[in-house]
Amino acid sequence: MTSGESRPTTRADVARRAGVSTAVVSYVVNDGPRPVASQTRRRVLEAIRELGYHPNPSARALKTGSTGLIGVVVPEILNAYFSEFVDAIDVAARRRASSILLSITHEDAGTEKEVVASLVNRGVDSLIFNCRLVNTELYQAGDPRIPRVLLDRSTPVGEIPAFGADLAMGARLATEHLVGHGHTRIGYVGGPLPDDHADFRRDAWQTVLEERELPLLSPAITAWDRNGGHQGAQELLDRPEPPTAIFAASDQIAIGVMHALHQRRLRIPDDVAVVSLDGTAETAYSWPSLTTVRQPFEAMAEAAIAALTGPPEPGTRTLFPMTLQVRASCGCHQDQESLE
Amino acid sequence: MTSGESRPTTRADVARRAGVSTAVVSYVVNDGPRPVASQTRRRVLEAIRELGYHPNPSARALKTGSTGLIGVVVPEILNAYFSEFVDAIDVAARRRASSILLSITHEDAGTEKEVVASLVNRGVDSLIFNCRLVNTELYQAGDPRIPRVLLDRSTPVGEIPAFGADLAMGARLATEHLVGHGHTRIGYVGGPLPDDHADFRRDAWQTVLEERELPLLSPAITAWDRNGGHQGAQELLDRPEPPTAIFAASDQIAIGVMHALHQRRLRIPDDVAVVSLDGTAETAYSWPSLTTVRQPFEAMAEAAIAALTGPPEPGTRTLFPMTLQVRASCGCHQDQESLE
DNA sequence: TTGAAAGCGATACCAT
DNA sequence: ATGGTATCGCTTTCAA
Repeated sequence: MTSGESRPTTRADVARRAGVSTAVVSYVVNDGPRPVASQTRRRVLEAIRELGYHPNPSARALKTGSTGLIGVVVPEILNAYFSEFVDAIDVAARRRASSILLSITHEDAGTEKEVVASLVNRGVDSLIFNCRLVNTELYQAGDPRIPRVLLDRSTPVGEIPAFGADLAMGARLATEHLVGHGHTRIGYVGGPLPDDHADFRRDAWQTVLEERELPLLSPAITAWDRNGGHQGAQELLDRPEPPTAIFAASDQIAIGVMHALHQRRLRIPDDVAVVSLDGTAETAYSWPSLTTVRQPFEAMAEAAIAALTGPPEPGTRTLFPMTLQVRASCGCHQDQESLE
Repeated sequence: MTSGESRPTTRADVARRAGVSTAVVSYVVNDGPRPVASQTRRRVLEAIRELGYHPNPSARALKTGSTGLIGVVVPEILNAYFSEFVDAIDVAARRRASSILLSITHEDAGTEKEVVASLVNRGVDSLIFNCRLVNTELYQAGDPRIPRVLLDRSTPVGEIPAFGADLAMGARLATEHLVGHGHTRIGYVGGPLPDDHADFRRDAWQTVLEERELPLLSPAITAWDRNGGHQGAQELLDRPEPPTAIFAASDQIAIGVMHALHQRRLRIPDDVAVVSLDGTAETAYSWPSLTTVRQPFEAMAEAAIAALTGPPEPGTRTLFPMTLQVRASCGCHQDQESLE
């Protein structure tokens, strides 16, 4: 109001206006570290309001050495699975007065390198890798003092602690649930994993079948998306002895699987039952609504962020239990009015 | 390697190591504004590498007066509709070497206030409001010099330019497509809008029915989510003369509508056809795949960001054309193998 | 082509 | 309780 449109207001303007020193302005703004007479404080506050003063965040960050920024790297955001994590991270971050600097790699090596570098160059206080990096050196990018964690991973990369869902447990829950429904031919549709990574989902599915002495159908490995699920189901159904139940390794895959089933006029769950892993929101409104094993997104994000601020725990692995969410696609009940 | 673990490396360390002044280091790092002898440059570059030097972004931002941060405010990220925008914004921002500071309001007044303030206090260069703020004063938060735009809005708020899809056009395309299929009883399911906002979607739907002299069914206004669509469809179907086609005002609503239809064992599109608005990715794999009118997310985000960096155009409104994406739910064809 | 040095805006110690 | 001031790391003008 009072000031012109030229130069941003600084604390010096405020100090002059309130007739105090810049130090006092700082004490008022930050509520310390020295006390200020309530009368003086009032004057300063008023000057701040009148001048429309906003502390310069860069100057503050330079002085304090902390930006309050958390870099978050995800492969994609159009996949509801990662949206769930981002949402949970956002909540946990806000609770700590931090903001999230979001980066999407699009699973492209070039983009990946670019965004990680940019995060570091923007001075993030910490990093959350909610992704699998193609160039593994990038996990260590920037100042080694920047704390970092892996989210949605069960194996640490070097010193970087990992926070992941207990996928083996989840896959077991899903498969056993299908067994409980009396199925004997239970297929698996999932995406590929790097050679050096154990596939907990597939292994657990296989283990359950072996324990129950059920036929071990060769798994359909396609891609980690809806289309992958679609392809995978086709492959399974084209076999001489198709499965009567399918365990889909992710919700997106399950959506694709069900689409393929519908196209062939197969009834779900009567002809083929489906259970998936992840527990994203969209599964409640698929047709039929999907029985899925849910990851505790909130708890995982919270723990990851807590680890970032707490004392470092190099190379740690934290596994989170998964919970079966029973709906209609497994055959437990008809799709009812009440969802969720 | 050489240095201890104590203090971050600064340009002074690099200068000392390379036997040059700090100015030269700066010239090398920024490729200007003064030329540097290639030999000297090499020495500096080497010192940088050896010391593992990273310029302090806060200091740089303080000096240059720009953080390279774009604040993005969305109501929620679990809704694929907003993920589409965030994804498009991310691409456009990276093209300009900017990073996005993501904030989610959860449509809560308190959170909304908190996140907008935090964005401003973090020194964003510009703001994208991809949301409707409860507290409209917040649109003006912070330094008035921070450029800002409205994305997904067709009406400017004060000086803030708006970039939105031509919803009237979209709704018209959808409704007329249903009319083209021979439907005469076409219902509408949508969410509520603030009293002072025109509902372009509903108005256009109504206009088309009037033009064709078709019966005007009372619209079902519920909530802007899957459950809202579910409820809305129930309401429509419970009437003495239910519609044979439904225009859903958003993809999420359409998903809910179709779920309700399935529950009543109504065939889509044979018994009731459905067309929706938005064109998010999940519609391709719903059952049946959804015919929808798509917003050009990429173009909208690109234009919004361009407006942020270009000369200000106060109070401008930019409307983007929508395109019909024909799939199976309207009755055009059976759900085929090939999905978009 | 290179160096010295004056800020950018805020913090907080050391005086008073 | 308050004021003066060195400092954070970098950019860039001005001089050499």
